[in-house]
Amino acid sequence: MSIAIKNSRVRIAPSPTGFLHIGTARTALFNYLFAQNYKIRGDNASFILRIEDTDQERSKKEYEEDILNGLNWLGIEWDEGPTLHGTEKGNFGPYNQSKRERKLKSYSNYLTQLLKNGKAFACFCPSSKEEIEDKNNDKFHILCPYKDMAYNPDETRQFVIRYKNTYAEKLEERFKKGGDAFKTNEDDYVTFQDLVRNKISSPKDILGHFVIAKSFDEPLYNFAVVVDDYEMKITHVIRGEDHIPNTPKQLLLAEALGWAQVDETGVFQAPWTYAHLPLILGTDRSKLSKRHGATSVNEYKTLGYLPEAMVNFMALLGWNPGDEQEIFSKEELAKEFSLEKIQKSGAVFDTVKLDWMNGEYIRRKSVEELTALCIPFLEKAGLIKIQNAKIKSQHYNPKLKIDEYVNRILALEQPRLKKLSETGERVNFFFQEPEYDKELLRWKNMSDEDIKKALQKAEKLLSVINPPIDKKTLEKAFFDEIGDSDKGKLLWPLRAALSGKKASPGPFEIVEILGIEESIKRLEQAEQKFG
RNA sequence: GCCCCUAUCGUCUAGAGGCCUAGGACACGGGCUUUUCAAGCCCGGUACAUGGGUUCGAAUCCCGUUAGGGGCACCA
Repeated sequence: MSIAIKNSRVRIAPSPTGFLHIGTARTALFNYLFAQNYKIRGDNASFILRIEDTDQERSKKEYEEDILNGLNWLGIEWDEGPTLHGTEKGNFGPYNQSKRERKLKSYSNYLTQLLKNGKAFACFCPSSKEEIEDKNNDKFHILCPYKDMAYNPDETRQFVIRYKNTYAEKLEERFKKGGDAFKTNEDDYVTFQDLVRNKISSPKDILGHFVIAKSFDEPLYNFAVVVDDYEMKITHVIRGEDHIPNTPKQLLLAEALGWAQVDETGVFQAPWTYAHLPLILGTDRSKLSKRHGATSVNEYKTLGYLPEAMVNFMALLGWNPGDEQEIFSKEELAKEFSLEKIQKSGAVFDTVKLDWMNGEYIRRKSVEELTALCIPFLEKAGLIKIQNAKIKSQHYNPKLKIDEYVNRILALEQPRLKKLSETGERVNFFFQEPEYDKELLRWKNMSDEDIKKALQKAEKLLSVINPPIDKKTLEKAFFDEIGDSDKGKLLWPLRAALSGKKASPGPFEIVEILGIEESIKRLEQAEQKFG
């Protein structure tokens, strides 16, 4: 299938004022998948990472690094932007807004142009911080008395630069006559086409004379975005729907700069097309935030989620290919991706389903891969140590090398694991003597005497078993002894004595890994609990 | 308060006027397997917000209502 647009360029523009957020990662993923999909279909598409660090006070280098590392961990690769090594790639740099003004004078040049053309004005409103934070005070800005003052380069007083919204003046008139400064009844709308929601309209007047820069070299978000998207030749702006209210402002600025115009049907045409993604919601259906729990990609990594599961799960939040497949590789997602299949309403981030999906991915790993993934978590749990790339730990079975020992433990737990962080808790009894209350050994209503006898019987059976020590041999020996009676009477105390847990893999699998000697030792220790 | 967006099982969703007495997945309940916990297999319950149109026919199209969400910074 061929496509009309060539050299499609999309971008993700996070601000480094916090760790990589799940919402940002999902937006990045959709942009990435969009570009990958176009590449597959023959377009020379690019996915750009741009760092919006115009707010020098809140932006931090460590956050920028976290964003880069997080995207890298997820496997969301960008074609242009800052790199992990502190350099840049791509021909449209710099990719940090802070550097763009310094090197290119991007923003001050266009600011001057707007001022000259009378599309913007320097505003000397003596607003205090309190006044600015008071929403009602904004009518003061709509009615800014300084809007007709010419900009004077010698002016030393502080000023900000505002977009001159001629429609706002209609509001002024109404306000002067005693109306509400925010009540609009004009039918001048800015209307744009959205690839997800079709047409979106919003009145022009209520926007007022909004601020576009704090000074010539301190551009503000709405202005900086428009300039950057234009200079970077962005063709599709794919972002969260929380940006819908910003879009009219950006379109008005693009129009003032001569980059956008209204077509004969009244729709704004910019060099790029918009697609606003539904939001990711918390369980109470409000925008996902800290109070809902983990929101940064890094936290999910620490909890032991696999990047493949995260990508698969995030992709299905607000998008779906229309069939009944649930598990998708990154490549399959890229192949199937299309903006038309994006949902319009928000999607709750349901960690229960994420856990299931993560388990699916864990089960698909080879034992070697799983071991490699789990080692850091075993180390963190204090069960093993890594020295010179070799595993060191307490190890109970002299017949197995340590690597084999660990591999077999993880192979045993593989179907049970949902998160890698659970590994330590699940397998600790393979690395240290279990601690438990003697009541754990009781199956149904067995007496102390019954339990002791069961433990002794198990011990006896183990001590006379002939190699090979494997599940099959053990099963035969025990089942021959048990016959038709209740298996739990012998097997529950055995399993509990070996694992010290009320839930664990079966006793034969444990013996197989733990070895006969250690198993017998644990049975003896269990017997001692009964004197 | 004002502007904007949205509306199918608890959750993610399929559904582009008849194939829908609404399909799948997670979760939940039950069963098989089973010494426990998983995994696996089988079965089950639960949804088109509401009122009006349009149409021979509406989950699907239009309007209102209601509900939810987002946004209203010299943050992004």
